[in-house]
Amino acid sequence: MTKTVHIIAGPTASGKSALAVKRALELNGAIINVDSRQIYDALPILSAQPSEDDKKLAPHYLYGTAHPNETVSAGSWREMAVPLIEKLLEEGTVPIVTGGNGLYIKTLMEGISPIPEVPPEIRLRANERQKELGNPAFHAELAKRDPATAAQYHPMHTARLIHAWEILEATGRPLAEWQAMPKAAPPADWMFDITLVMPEREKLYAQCDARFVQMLEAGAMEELEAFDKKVEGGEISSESVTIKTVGATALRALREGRISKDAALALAQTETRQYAKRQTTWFKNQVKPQKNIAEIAVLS
RNA sequence: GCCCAGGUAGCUCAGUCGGUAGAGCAAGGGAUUGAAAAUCCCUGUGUCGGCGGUUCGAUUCCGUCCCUGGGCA
Repeated sequence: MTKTVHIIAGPTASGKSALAVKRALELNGAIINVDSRQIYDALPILSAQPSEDDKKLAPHYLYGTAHPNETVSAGSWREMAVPLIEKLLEEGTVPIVTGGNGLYIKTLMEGISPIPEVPPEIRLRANERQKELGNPAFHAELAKRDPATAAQYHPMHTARLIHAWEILEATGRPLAEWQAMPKAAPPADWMFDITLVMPEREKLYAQCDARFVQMLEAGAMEELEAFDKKVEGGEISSESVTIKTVGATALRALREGRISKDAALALAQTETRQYAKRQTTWFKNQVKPQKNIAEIAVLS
């Protein structure tokens, strides 16, 4: 007997969350987050985490559950999500995986090679080395030690180069070798039912713009200021990925008086739209029919 | 009204000692096997304010008009 796992995906501000709540009520379902920022216990307003009201309507999982000093990755998210989905299926609750992280969703549906986590010290060293050398030279250095992986990446691709470097350093084996290892696939009896919420561009952008205004009204400025104080005080690590959240740069510039309120709003809205566009590109091109996908529905 | 400085890509500007022009940002397209709300790649024809003149040829020189900013009255 197959078990259906619902996925509701799409760009930011597309209306995924509302649809997920609606479906959860209809199907006796529970919502599982697939977003790399909403999973942290930080910046609930700026990261658009579900409201308390929504959380009362249906069970929500993996929202605000990770400490900002942790690093959740595609692999570690999968390790949380798979057992959770199994448990929900067993108790007869319909799992509805909802969010905008295409890579995490891919990892859930296709599995991922068993690459070890990188110790923070090594990651730090990788970052330092990259800064020291600058990209082309950093790429050249990697190419000497790990030609196969270096060949996969553009010499300017900072994030990928650092990852290849740190994996080599941490494990003594090239990243390409790890990636060639068999993927930890999802349970064979799972079938995915995918709904892509993809509003047409103009509408999506209008929603992005409107939502940032709402975030400000809801207290995003104050929220970020309190958050940044924790970073200054050392309570939250300055390496935390939550520091990089769409809109934060603009709001910090506003707080420090470097730009006007109008300029900050415009900047934050632009960042939001650009993020939404990247997500749209992913879902448009990366989500393709495969054996464990029952359906791909596209809503506008 | 007079005097300056400008009017060049959606925006901010560069440039052409006369041979029809380019950066950043924005925008569009794309990548995506573990920090992914990250990171990165590709894409630049626009009456060079209008109209005349000089010239083989003007966005570039000259005249004039319009617009914007500043100064003087």
